Amino acid sequence: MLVGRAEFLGVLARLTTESRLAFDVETTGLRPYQDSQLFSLVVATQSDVFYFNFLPYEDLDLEYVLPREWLSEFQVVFGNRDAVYFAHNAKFDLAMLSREGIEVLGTVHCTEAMARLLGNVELTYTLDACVTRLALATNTVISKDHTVEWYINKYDLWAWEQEPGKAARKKNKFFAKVPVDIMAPYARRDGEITMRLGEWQEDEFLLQASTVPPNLPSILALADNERRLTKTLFKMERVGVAIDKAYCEEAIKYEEARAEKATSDFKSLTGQDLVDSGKALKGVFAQYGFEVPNTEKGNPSVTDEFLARTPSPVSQIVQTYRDATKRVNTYFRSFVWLVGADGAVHCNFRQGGTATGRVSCTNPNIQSAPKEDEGPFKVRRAFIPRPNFFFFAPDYSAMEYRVMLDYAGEDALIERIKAGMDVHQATAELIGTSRKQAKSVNFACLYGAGIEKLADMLGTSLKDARRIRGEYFSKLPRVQNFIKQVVRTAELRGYVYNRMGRRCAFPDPRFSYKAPNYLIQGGCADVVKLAMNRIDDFLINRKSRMLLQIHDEILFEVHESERHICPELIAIMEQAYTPKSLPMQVVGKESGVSWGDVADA
DNA sequence: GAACAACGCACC
DNA sequence: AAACGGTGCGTTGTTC
Repeated sequence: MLVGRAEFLGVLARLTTESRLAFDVETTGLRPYQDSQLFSLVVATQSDVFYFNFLPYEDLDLEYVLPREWLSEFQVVFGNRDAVYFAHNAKFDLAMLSREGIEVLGTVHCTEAMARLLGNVELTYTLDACVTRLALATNTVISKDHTVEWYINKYDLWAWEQEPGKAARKKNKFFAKVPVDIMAPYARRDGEITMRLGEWQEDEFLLQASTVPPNLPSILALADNERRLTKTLFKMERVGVAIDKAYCEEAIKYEEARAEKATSDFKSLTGQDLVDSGKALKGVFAQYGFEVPNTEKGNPSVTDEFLARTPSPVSQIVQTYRDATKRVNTYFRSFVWLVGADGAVHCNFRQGGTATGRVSCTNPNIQSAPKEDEGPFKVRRAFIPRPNFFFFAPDYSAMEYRVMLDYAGEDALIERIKAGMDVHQATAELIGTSRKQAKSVNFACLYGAGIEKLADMLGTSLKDARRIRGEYFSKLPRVQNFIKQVVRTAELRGYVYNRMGRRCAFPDPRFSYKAPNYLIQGGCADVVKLAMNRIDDFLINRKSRMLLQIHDEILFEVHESERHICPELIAIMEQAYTPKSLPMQVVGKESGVSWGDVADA
């Protein structure tokens, strides 16, 4: 059941001979860059599962409490460059191992990320859900063990965690308090099913590859890229981005004061407490003679759009309150809360986070950090380069529009853009509208908007929207054709492939209108992922490093002595895309002060 | 009291 | 059958 001290080295020697291993760590918490610590490790082979315990349980024979110093011995197990290592949400395990000085040198196969690549239509990609689907698909009996969750609930081995200044609490589960005779079989099962899941996924990729039409890129290259990306993202997360804590504290004070002033202004004006909900605000606006519209589900809806056009004395107050509380709760206070002992935040870039192939970001979600915000405390100024480094932030110009035109092969427009013209300006001149209107129609195409939404975006009547869209499609017939063909293929076949070979499934024909967007958004995501892997290679033995990815932008910390690599980074990003005729254009910005200060170099 | 739904809003 | 794609996160209100 548990690996004892006597057999420890023998088991490790056995593990080093394996070409495929699954692993999983059990930890005191879920914050690898703050206080969480590994207390056990499961390693599974095709035939065996080994549980290594480092926690001194009261009634456990010391033979089965391995000394923590022995953790370093695991480097030989994870040091095989030819082996494949399966783990579910692997970046978490990599981070916990890294804390102990263990580096996985072989191929990391994150079964969560790879599950997303194999199929994008599931609601959840937890280990539990993935294994349940495996059982169904292969008609075998295999499932996750839920005993530990059950035990934690039964014996209340958890506590609420209240983040200062916030309304909501979070549950902290104490896995280290679960008895070892409950923990070990549970963890062993996780190791076993991760192994089965990983091997099954490898088979599934081969199967999918055999069904790909010969003129399209194989899914296998994309799968390799995703596997590689797990390590690229992990290294990026581990570096983290430094936070100016004192600045955040100042910002919190400032925004709290703004929110408080809004609250008291509201009270003195209306005589009521400010409760920011549609239900509560409906009555207040009624007092001033304004009717609040309803949402689709029939509930009162007080949006910023409503507040901006409603000349009541409380409109501005609610806007200020919302802006201030959002900035302080979602951003500044989160940054301070999540900052590690190294003074940096280490985001979690979820590799299997989206249906299209993009990565998403949590804890904190820097991909939603305000960009054009006003006032004395800009959010992105909280992110600062470390001493002797400066920020370099290259981004792809109008990436999705360019890819859409390249996909469609809209040559007349492509020639103008190649000559240096702005994408939306070129569109505007072609269809005879303002740049702003052209941009809206481009947007609408990209997202599959209907005519009503387009009219909304353009601020015109349905009739005018129809006319403008008609003009757009008559001047850009290949874009229209591209959209039609992709939707049609998705409807008839149930799936489409993007240019990198990613398969996007649309089992419900009602949603086939999304297919062109998936190809473009997901295709762009795959380009950026490829670029990131190439950059990760390029940066080996250099001091500069990647810090963040914001879909079409990458934030680097470049060492002062390596300023010359900036053009090379841009070149790698541009060349990650193989155009039919319109190449990508990457523009670099930089700052030695903060992310909020990056500007054209 | 806890879980969940709904809403609003930050980004690409 | 329905027509704005993809996220994460905060609060409020409802439900069990």
